Amino acid sequence: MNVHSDAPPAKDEKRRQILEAALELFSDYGFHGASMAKLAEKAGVPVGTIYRHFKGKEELIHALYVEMKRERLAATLEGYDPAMSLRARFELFWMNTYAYCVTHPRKFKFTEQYAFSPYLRDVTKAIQIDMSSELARFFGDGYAQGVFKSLPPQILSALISGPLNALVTRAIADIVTLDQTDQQSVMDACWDAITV
Amino acid sequence: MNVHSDAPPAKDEKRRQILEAALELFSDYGFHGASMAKLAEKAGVPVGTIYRHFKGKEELIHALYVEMKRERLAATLEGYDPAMSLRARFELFWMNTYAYCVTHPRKFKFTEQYAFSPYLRDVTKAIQIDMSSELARFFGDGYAQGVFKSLPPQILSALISGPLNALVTRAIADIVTLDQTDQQSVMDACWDAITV
Amino acid sequence: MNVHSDAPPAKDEKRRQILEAALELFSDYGFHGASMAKLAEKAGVPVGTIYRHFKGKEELIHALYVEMKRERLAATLEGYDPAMSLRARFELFWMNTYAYCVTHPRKFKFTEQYAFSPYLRDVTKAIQIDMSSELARFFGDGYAQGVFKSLPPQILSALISGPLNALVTRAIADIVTLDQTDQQSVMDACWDAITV
Amino acid sequence: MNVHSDAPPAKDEKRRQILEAALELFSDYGFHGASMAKLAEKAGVPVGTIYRHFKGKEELIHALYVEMKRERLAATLEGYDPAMSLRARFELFWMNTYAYCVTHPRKFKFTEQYAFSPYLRDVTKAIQIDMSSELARFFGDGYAQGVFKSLPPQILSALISGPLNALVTRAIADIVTLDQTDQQSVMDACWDAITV
DNA sequence: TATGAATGAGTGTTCATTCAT
DNA sequence: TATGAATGAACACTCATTCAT
Repeated sequence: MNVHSDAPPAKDEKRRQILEAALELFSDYGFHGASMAKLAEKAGVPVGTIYRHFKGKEELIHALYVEMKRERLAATLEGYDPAMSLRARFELFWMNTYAYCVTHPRKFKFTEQYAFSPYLRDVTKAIQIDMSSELARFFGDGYAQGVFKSLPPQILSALISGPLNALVTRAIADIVTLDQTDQQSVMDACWDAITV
Repeated sequence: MNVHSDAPPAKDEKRRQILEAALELFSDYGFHGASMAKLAEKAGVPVGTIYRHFKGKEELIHALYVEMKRERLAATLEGYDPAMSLRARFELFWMNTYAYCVTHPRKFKFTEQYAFSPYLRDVTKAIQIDMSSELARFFGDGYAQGVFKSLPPQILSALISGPLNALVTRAIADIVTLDQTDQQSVMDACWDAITV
Repeated sequence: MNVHSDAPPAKDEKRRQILEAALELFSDYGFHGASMAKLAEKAGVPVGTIYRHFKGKEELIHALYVEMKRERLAATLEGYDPAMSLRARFELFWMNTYAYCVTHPRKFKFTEQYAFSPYLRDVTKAIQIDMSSELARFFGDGYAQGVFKSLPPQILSALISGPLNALVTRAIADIVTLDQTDQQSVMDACWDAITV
Repeated sequence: MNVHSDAPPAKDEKRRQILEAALELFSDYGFHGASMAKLAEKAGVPVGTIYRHFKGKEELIHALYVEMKRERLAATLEGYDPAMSLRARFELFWMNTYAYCVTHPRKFKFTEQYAFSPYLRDVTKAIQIDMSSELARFFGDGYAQGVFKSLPPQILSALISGPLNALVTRAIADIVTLDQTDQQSVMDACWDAITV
């Protein structure tokens, strides 16, 4: 236990400031549009400090991506209970994710930008490799109960996240607006897509 | 006088070379990773020549995007006949598009990169604004026949293109491979998603 | 006599258009700020045509300068009569020149810009080498009548043109405004400067 | 620890090197003729370093101009004593300035080039707006003593600096050479011009 | 003769990263 | 450990001039 705990650990605090500034600048101006100098200024730290926390720009972007993925998963699982029915879990995941993305457009935009950026080699391969145990369980139960189509989980996953991401993108860009009923309908449509 | 047309007009030929080199470099290295100098070298023209055909890098990217959209639409409509049934048209569009994207991964990647790039302002708004008359007719017929869910076409469209793009991305990245049967299944799933 | 004189000689007409456009662009944007392409566009002729009239940009600038000098001299001598008194000639030259410069600020600015530009080597040497016979006569008479200080004509000339140019520059830039009385006073002051 | 001050502070030293190289290149080749690359080479610093000291080329030129103005004023006031007679002050100012300009032709040329350059907008307005307190006092005394013509100081100033600049220009270009006697004569002529 | 597309060296400026302090 | 000035390769773009038509 830290006796002087009223002084927050400077190290992690700086790292946080840097990541926050990075999210803002990268989502608004892109990876190239945000220079390390601007980043340092926005974060309120000297440039050199960034390099003490991250090996370079690329690693910083990766680290931010990992954090975003983690946070998004946590949001997706908010209120999760293993005892919930398959359908209830589906609705929870879907609604949680949609709400999270629309509420945090910068986090969503950063992640999408990352996924499609040729900034880093072989990034796309990282898209689907990790699947949380809760989601794995969800798909496993669906197959076991004979509810899901017999397609590999990556494909079922694409049938859900595909429309969801597409619609969030359009919602953020103000091309379409989905009210509560629309969200429900789209969610139902996705359910139709993955079930027999 | 040149009776034979085997000497193509130099103007369009140069433009073609530039666009081809641009597609290759942009899809492989991104908008920032591909410099005008590298582009010129790849296209086999001096830098200055690019600026005779395009006002600048941004306009070049836009022009290439417009061409890609046009070509992809043409591919989507290959074999189209207005007399086809709703379901037949759906299958034609779906299969044509999937095949085109998987066959031309660079064209697909460029288009996706463009859509999510902060390189240009308000690009995302342009994603869905144009819809060909054939597609508009497709959705119109679907509503009229009471086959489609009563959701706006932008949403139905997202329910189709969302999974399709997601799966093409994964297929190109070798995360999943869809054989003919899988493609058929996913297409069916999309149909399930949009129909009542 | 040209029977077809109703069609103006195209050659000289184009040359005129080019020089007019050049005066406008050079005085507004400087020698470097005015590209040959913009010049051609402004003059309404193809770029290549400029090179048929002038060997290059440098020669064009020189030619324009020579023309400006010629025109300014003509303006200076407007109403000149060899029979006029020394003082009358002085006043005519002074007032004519001042009025011409203030009325044609672009012509004045171009000439000054030319004089001080390092664009061309050894240009300054050309400033004073030519003196019209009327001016030479003016100085000659002044010395002969014992009215002028015994200083070389280049120095007397500088005592007149120096203040004149300085004040025109300030007048054009709206730093000072010289009404008729002020002009008279400055002219008198210059007379005081050169006379014994 | 460096006890000796023979290691000058690197920061100001670099700035000095850059300004010195800038004076040389700008006065010899003009603002456009002197590229940042050549400037860096001449100054013995990498290009990027220039941008750490000056925001850009334009600011560098401005900074150099300000320094030249300051230095020239200091030279003009060399040996100044408020108790000196009006005439003595006039002669001090005139001779100091002439000597300074002829001794430092590059500084003179740079300043003239700056004044007439279309490189920067509204520069000419800055020519005369600042007048040192010593010069203001000089004109004030002249009016008070009834020695100067009743013309605004900007006009009297032009009657002095006009010929002076014109003659320095010609002297530098070797068109005229003013020996000590000539300088005295021209100075007297200027005095005649501004006094009643 | 008249044209304007083609040329490529050269421009001012930026930026991720390093390293002396 | 912490800093931020220094670095110089790389960038998008311009332009006077040429020359094939």
